[in-house]
Formats: sequence, C-alpha cells, structure tokens
Amino acid sequence: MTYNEFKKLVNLSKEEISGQILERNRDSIKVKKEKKVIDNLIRIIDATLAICSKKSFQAMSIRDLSAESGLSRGALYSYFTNKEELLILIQSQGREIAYRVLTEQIAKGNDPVEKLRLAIKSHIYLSEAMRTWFYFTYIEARNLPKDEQKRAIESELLTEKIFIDIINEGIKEEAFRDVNVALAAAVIKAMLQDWYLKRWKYRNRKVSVDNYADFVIYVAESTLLIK
Amino acid sequence: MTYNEFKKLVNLSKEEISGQILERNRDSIKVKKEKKVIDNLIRIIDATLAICSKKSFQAMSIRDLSAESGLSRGALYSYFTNKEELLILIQSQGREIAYRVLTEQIAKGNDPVEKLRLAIKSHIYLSEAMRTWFYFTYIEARNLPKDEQKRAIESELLTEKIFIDIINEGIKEEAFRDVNVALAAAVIKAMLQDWYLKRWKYRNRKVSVDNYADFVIYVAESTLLIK
DNA sequence: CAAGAAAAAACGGACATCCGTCTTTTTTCT
DNA sequence: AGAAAAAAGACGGATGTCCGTTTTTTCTTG
Repeated sequence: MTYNEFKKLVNLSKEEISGQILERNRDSIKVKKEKKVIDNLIRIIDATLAICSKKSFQAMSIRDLSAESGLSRGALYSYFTNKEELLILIQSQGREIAYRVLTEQIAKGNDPVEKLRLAIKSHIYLSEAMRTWFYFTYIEARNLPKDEQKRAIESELLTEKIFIDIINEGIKEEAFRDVNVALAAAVIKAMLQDWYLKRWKYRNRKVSVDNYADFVIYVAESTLLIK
Repeated sequence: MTYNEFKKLVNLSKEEISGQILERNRDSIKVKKEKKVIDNLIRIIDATLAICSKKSFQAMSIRDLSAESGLSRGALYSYFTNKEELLILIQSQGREIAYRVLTEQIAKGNDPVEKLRLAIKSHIYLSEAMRTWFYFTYIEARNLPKDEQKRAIESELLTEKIFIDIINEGIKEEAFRDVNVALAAAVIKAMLQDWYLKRWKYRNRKVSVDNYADFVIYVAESTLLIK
C-alpha cells in the first residue's frame, strides 16, 4: 500500500466529518439548517487549524477566528457555546476518526508481521492526510480541561495498545523476539508522531511519506523480527 | 554509565546556570548585586517551569509568576524587560546547556559504536536531570518570535547533526549498515524526545531512565549494526 | 560600633488594551 | 411578512507594563 492508494481507500471528506460533529453536538448548535451548519463548521474548523498551525489555541482570539472564517463573532457562538468547547469539539472528533480508521485498516492484516506493517503505514498515512488535525490534537491536548485531558490520554494509550497486541501476538507465534513489549510499542509510537510533529524537517529534506513509513517499518522489523 | 553516575559527572547547579544567564543579559537586568540577581533568577525560573508544567506560558500571567516566585510584579520587571524576553531567556539558556553537555560527553567515545551509545545515554540522562527545562523548551518553542524560532530549529538540527556524523563514521568504518543516515538520526532523536515529552507514561509504567536508555540503544543497534 | 544618609531593590496601584461572551439590531431567505 | 441567521456593539474582567512610593541594604561618618 502506498500513500496514494491509502487516500483513495479512506474517504475523509470535510462534509462527512462536519456531519458527524453536528450529530454529536446537536444540542449546543443553535443553527437549524443542516447544510448551513456543515458549511460553516468546515469554515470554522479550517480557520481554527490554519490559525493554530501558527500560534496556540489560547493565543487565537475569537476575533482572529472571526476574521479568518469570515463569520462574525456573534455567528460563531451559534456553533459552539464557548471557546473551550470548540477546542474539545475538534479534539474529540480528531481522536474518533484516528481510532476508527486505524482499527479498520489493521483488521485487514492476516499475521502479526503484516499487521505491524499495516498499523505503521496507516498511522503515518492518516497523519499525513490529516496533518493539521493531528498536529492540533497533539499540541493542544495540554490546554484541555482535566476530564477531556483524561480522554486524550486514554486515546493515546488505546492507540499504543494496538501495537502492544500486535507485538504480543508476534512473540507468541515466534515471529518476533521476546523484547519489552510496552517499550517497543512506545518507541514505535514516538517515531510515528515525529512525522507530523516535525513535518517542516522532512519537507525540507524531501523525505516522502512513503520513504518515512518504509524506514520506520525497517527499524521496527530490525528490532523485532527473529534474526 | 548509569544515570546516577551521569548526575555526579555533570554539574548542573542552579547557581551556575543563573550565573550564565546574568552574564549574557547584564544589559536588561536592572539589579546590580550579583548575589541578588542569581538568587532571584533561580526563583523566577523555578517558578516559571513549575507553572508551565501545568499550563502554557501564554496562560501564565505575570501575577501568577509573582505569586509563585514570591517577588512582586514590579520586582520581576527588574530581571527581564517583558514577558516574551523571559521566554527567550529560558529557552536560549536551555539550548546552550544541552548542546554543551552533549558534545562534552560524546568526545569521550573512541569509536562510532561507543559514541552512539554515549550520545543516546547522555541525551536521555540530561533530559531526565533537566526534565522541566527540556519539556518547556520543546513545548513553548512555537510561541517564540520568528528569529528566536529560527535559532531553536537550528539547535534541533545541530543536535541531530551529532547523530548523523556518528552514523556516517560508523558506515565508513563498516561497523554500521549503509542505511539512510538522516532518517536514522531523525528517528533516534524522536525516541529520545519521547522520554521527556511522555514522562507521565513511563512513570506510570515504572520504566526507569536506565531501562529506557538501554532499550533505545537496543533499537538503534538492531537497526544499524552489521548483522 | 552606631546612626543617619544614600543607594538599591521591591512593592503594588493605575492604566490602556484586549478578550470572551451576551444582548440587541440588521440582514437574509423562504 | 416572519422566522432564522448573521452582524454589531456593549460589558465586565483579566492582563502586561509602567511608575511613584516604600522598604531594605549598603555606605559613611563620628
């Protein structure tokens, strides 16, 4: 699987994502026409992610968001009840999509070696397709209120659990060496995250997403496969 | 080398660090008595790092800092000209220490394999000894003004260059496989950073700093050493 | 050593500005 | 025309910074 194949495979239209947000937040969204809501949610989220790739969410004012999205401050407050809820809304939706796509993809693998490759590729490709979203989710997690922060941590551990399970399975089937599983999963995750956290670096060096994914797989397999 | 040995080896007293800050910023510090400056710089930096481990630098108000440090708002402004300069001050000093300690340690290695181990251990041990400092430097880098941001990026690339050089040397001496050097250095760096970015995770799992360093070395050597 | 003067450092009120949010008014769409 | 949506404006509160004043420390002089 290459990145282009992945993109065709996984449909991640903005309309669909905003539709899901509407479903989950009907109560707090005051505008009734569904088409309007979806259009404006897209504008709001696009604007938020664009601004927050340059400065922090805290530093982004509602006035900034108004200017970037083209909606007035008053109008914005028809789509979320307060600024913090906007943060939570984007974060929780981001986590939801990531987990869903990841589990869907890995289910296609037949053995641990194939599953590990699929998991690595899916994660990197997904973070590439939703670059700004992933960056935002990671970098702004610490500004969430306590209970949402807890959910973010659970989500991080859940993703890691996927790798832990694959590696354990591989050890049981004697395809992988008997390494410290939790640590192996943790460092693989660290490598995956580097792709969207240090995007500027890889762009400058002209490292393609396929190059990067292949290299992470190489490192993981060098560490895990029976010699 | 273990973490405890490293800590004894590298003297990182707060007084020394604050003394260096004073040297580099004499112009903007209005207080004259050296002892006073050093004492209060320690209080200010400790307070800043403590607050910013819980919320962002932006979210920390000068009033917060005043309460935590025990200095009045007016007094604080005798040690920096504005809030942004305080951020720059801590960041640039953090980078300076990190680079100095790292290069000092690696110079002790005799061959690429030994140097690589030393570089990995030094980096992880240093980030452990200066945990809050490293976290702050990483997480708040994006809130720096443009020109300081550039310096932070240069510093990141400089650290990575250390690993690139070691790996290149290893390949030339036929101790390492002929891998993509830049990518190998990048993913090693990603693993190193995970130690201080996800400190809570490793603490919960009771992974010691020595455990972690050994595992990263294991991954790096599995990837690089000739089979 | 003591005591008063001078210098240094710390304090904290004041101010302009900006921000999130709420309310009221205007515009748009059916 | 009437309901829905957007825009505009107002408001209270918080923030960074300045600066006149007070407190602490250091120096000087007997």
